[in-house]
Amino acid sequence: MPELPEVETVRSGLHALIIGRIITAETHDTAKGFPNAPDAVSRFLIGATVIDVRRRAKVLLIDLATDYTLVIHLKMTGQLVFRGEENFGAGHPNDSLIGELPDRSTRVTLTFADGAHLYFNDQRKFGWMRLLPTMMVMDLPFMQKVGPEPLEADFTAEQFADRFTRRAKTSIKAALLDQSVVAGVGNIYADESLWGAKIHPKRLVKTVTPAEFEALYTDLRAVMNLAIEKGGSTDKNYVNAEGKRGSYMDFASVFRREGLLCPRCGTEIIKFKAAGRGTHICPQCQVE
DNA sequence: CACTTGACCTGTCCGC
DNA sequence: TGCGGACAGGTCAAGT
Repeated sequence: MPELPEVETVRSGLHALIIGRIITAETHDTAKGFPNAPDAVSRFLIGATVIDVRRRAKVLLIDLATDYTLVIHLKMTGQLVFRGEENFGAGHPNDSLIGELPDRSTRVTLTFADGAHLYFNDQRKFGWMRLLPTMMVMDLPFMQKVGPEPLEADFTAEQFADRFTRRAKTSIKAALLDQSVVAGVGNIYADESLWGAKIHPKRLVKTVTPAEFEALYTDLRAVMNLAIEKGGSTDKNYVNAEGKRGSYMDFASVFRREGLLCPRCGTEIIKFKAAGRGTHICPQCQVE
């Protein structure tokens, strides 16, 4: 669901759509965690101008001119959808997944001075939104422990492999999903990159060779960059800032393709549980 | 500290 | 047809 490429797609979409807009109103249901400080909302959110939209790992950061930041985690089913004034009160004609907003999964609505809206939808209510002083964002426990961004230009294969040494006795898939090892990897891109590197997800980290780590580093970056290019993966819920689907699933090699054939060797793809997650492999290419 | 499991939620799908 | 249960998966708390 929303992993690094999906959150990055939302970030870039919002960056183009909401910078410079002024927030004039906020409504919300009883969604836990927002607003975490009602007085801060009235003083630092209402009337604030959006000055930047950033991402760290799977967390979105909407910076305001008041030196406060909206910190947002979409978790599994969160959506952030912008609607310009021209769409107010009407379904978006290009949406394939959502219609008129707000709908029954809308948790927070931000209104801008020009009549546009930003909707935070979350069917399963795992996601959250908080308003924090910008200076305090990096003090959050998650930000303190989260690992490096895998797509940064100066992030090397050697640094990548070194991050795993702490998790020597767990499976490579569990370690990949651990946000303190590397930021932003979730179930989809864990499976896709392990297939690319021909590594079985249940292999213990300590058995993975340097050459395999190098391949995993290369393939993880490749699948994530391709996914960003394709606007992310839409399995069920994910949409970008305009409410539209991503198309990476059309290019997936193994994820959600059990029963279909491995695009590399033609063997039937299988699914099982690993690291507590549905896991997809080619049993010919990826040997335990 | 490393590691695993369950909890948090709701909508969907499958078998009876 | 209705209904119970499994499943979906990001992160954190609590367990070993």
